[in-house]
Amino acid sequence: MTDGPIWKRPETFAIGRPAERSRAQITAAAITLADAEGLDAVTMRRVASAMGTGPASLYRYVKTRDELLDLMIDAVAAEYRLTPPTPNPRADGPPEEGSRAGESPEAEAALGGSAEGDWLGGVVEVARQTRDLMGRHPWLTVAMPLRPTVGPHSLALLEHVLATLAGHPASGATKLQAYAILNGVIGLIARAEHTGLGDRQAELTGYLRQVTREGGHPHLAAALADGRGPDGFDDVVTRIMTGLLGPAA
Amino acid sequence: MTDGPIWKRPETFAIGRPAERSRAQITAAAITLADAEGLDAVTMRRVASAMGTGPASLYRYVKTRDELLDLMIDAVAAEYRLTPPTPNPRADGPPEEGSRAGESPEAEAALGGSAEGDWLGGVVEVARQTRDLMGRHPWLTVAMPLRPTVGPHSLALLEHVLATLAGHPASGATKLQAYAILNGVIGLIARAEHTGLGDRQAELTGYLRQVTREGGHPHLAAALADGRGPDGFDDVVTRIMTGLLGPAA
DNA sequence: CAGAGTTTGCGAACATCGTTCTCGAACTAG
DNA sequence: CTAGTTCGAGAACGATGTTCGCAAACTCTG
Repeated sequence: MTDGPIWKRPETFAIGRPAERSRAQITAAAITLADAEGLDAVTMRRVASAMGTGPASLYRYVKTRDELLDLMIDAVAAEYRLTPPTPNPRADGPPEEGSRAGESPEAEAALGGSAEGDWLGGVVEVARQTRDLMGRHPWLTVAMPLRPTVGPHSLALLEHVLATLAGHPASGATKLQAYAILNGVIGLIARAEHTGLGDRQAELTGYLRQVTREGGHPHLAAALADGRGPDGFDDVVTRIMTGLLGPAA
Repeated sequence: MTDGPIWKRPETFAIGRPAERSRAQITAAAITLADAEGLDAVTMRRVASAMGTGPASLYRYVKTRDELLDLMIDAVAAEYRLTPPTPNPRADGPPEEGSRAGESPEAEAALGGSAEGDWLGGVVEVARQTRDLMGRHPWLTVAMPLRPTVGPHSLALLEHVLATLAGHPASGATKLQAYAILNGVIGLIARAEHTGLGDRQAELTGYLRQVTREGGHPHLAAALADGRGPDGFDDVVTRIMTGLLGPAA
């Protein structure tokens, strides 16, 4: 029935008619389409015709359109440039797989100091790359939030982040949670940056302006009239992560 | 051409044939459908047939399906129970609309103290209600992230939150940003809670288990083997908000 | 070389979807 | 009553994701 996720499904077979295309080719075509015309343009028919075939052919490589989106997300995740995290006095190398990790460190993980391996700096660097990636592939902000990303490149990235956080005393679940939240927030910020002055943005701000003029929302009016801008990207990332992984509030 | 957002479009006309249905009825039918069978079940045809008519009739009340989703989101936003925020030594009532708001307070907004109006407590209360709302209407976690919510009930909620934050020295843009991020994070957490043991969750964790057994992801394996659970909802909300609106890091 | 077994290619078709067209019906204003 | 306007809704259009079925291409076995 269900032969599991696409990641543990063999792409080629030793016998039978050899495939004329590959997952990578289809994925690349879909990414090109999405980069140029948005995620809605990634139609089975359009991807197929971009490769010179009919829609049905794609289903030999992918079981569903959602799987194609998974492939796309993981393919662009290969663009990360991950430098090994700064080694760390204790808890540096991979912990022995069987034993409980991080038994003792308590006073570890102060704010954003320079000691304890500088996990914050490593996370901020990854966050910047994520934002840049979403700038190159705006459809990511639409495709990612509804989909758990567990492809090989995504897992390599996750492993890198966890390595960066290796010296941190928080629980594994907390770290995974913090990373998921961080990615969600970056998606929010990136999408907000991209929709600047879109066709729908203008009439929306105009409507908001009208609402505030009618009264009844004084605090909203004051917030919109405030000349001071929002916090910068690095600030937001830093505050999110120190909030989530900093000392108990 | 474009007659603006649905919120400033008259629902009824003084002349012409009177409408047999109302936006509220259609919205209610759509919400019932979404609560029972998910957002994908909210089809123009199914909503229409739930009201005993054809699909074309809905377009007298709504210009597009997305507008119907906007109506749905704002309709359930009416379920919030907003108690007026605790008054506050200074910066209590609505600021005079023309003047710059919050000129002087500097040392305000410490961590989660009891003074300065307890903005954190108010925000946590709203966050709890949002989570409960998403529990009652799981489709919200899918419908909200890709859609700016500016209906009347959503704006009332936003006004309430900004009133709660009235005494806080941060800029209006920062407060709006923090609220948007908070909602996004709540959506993430709620969706994670809902997808517990879905049809797709089992095979995904199984796949992850296999990956960790293969080696190559020692930190991920350690994180998954960590018996300690993630932070609770109130903790996450508190940490997010104190991180975003607390003193500079 | 011949057949069996297996996989791929893909035209055709199906079920749905959102949306538009169109025109008769129902109502108000003058 | 007439003119003007809005509503109802059947029919249809175009597009979508996906499935079916069969011919073609290949490996393996003998």
